Amino acid sequence: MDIRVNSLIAFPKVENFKKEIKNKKILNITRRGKYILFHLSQNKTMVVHLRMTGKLLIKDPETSLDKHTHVIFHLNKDKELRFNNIRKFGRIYLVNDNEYKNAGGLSELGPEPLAEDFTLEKFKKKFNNRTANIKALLLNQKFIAGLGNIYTDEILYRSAVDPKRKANTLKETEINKIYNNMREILKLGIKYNGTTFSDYVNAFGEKGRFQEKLQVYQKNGEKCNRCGRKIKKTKVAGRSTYFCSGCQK
DNA sequence: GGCTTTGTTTTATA
DNA sequence: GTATAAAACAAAGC
Repeated sequence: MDIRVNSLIAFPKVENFKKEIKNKKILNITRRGKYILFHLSQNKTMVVHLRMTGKLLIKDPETSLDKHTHVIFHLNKDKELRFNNIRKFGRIYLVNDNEYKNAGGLSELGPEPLAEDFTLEKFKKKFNNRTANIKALLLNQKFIAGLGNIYTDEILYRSAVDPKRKANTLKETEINKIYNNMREILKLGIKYNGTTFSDYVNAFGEKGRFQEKLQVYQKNGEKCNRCGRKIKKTKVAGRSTYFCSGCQK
């Protein structure tokens, strides 16, 4: 493999990473929250977090290198797996199977929102006495895994809930809506291959189309489809937040 | 060259 | 120890 930017290798040290991953076979690939897990032979797992602007691309070796390609894995069948990352925020870890302590926050993630056994009842229980605003909670990976800024804004818009609402003031009907919309919107996002504003593409270079379905994210100044008032942009939980003050209460 | 961007980690405080 | 909020950090693009 070629490591052109050392800072993307988070664990272990670059030289050990290179040694340990050599000649390993990719058995299968799974996901937990925003972490991608490459299950390798000899009880190793390579964990990848793309953070912002990270991409994993399958390329032919003769394809010219992008200036933001920072790590290259040489696969068999004459293919390369390239880690491309404009902002260099992504991280790659190589750990023993099921020993995720050295892989960032992976070992502390909350439940998977789309898991079959993650019922409405379980979701409701998590709200007990939580006083943080609902946007901060949904973004908190320890509370629930996998939601980022775009999807959180869309979930709260569809649920007609103000992002600044304290979690312990939400009515049961509102939590129901958040639960249903969370699952609905994540499924839609997957169906439409994600959201491409500027640079996101999948492993084969294809853009997503979910941006066509967004109701509030980056739509400040535009009319709300539900009540007609203008979508506003503000900051909640330290993140840019788009919402309709007319119908999100 | 300061501001924006998001996801995570760190720090401070209660 | 836990919950929360704010700040810090990553670095390129405009």
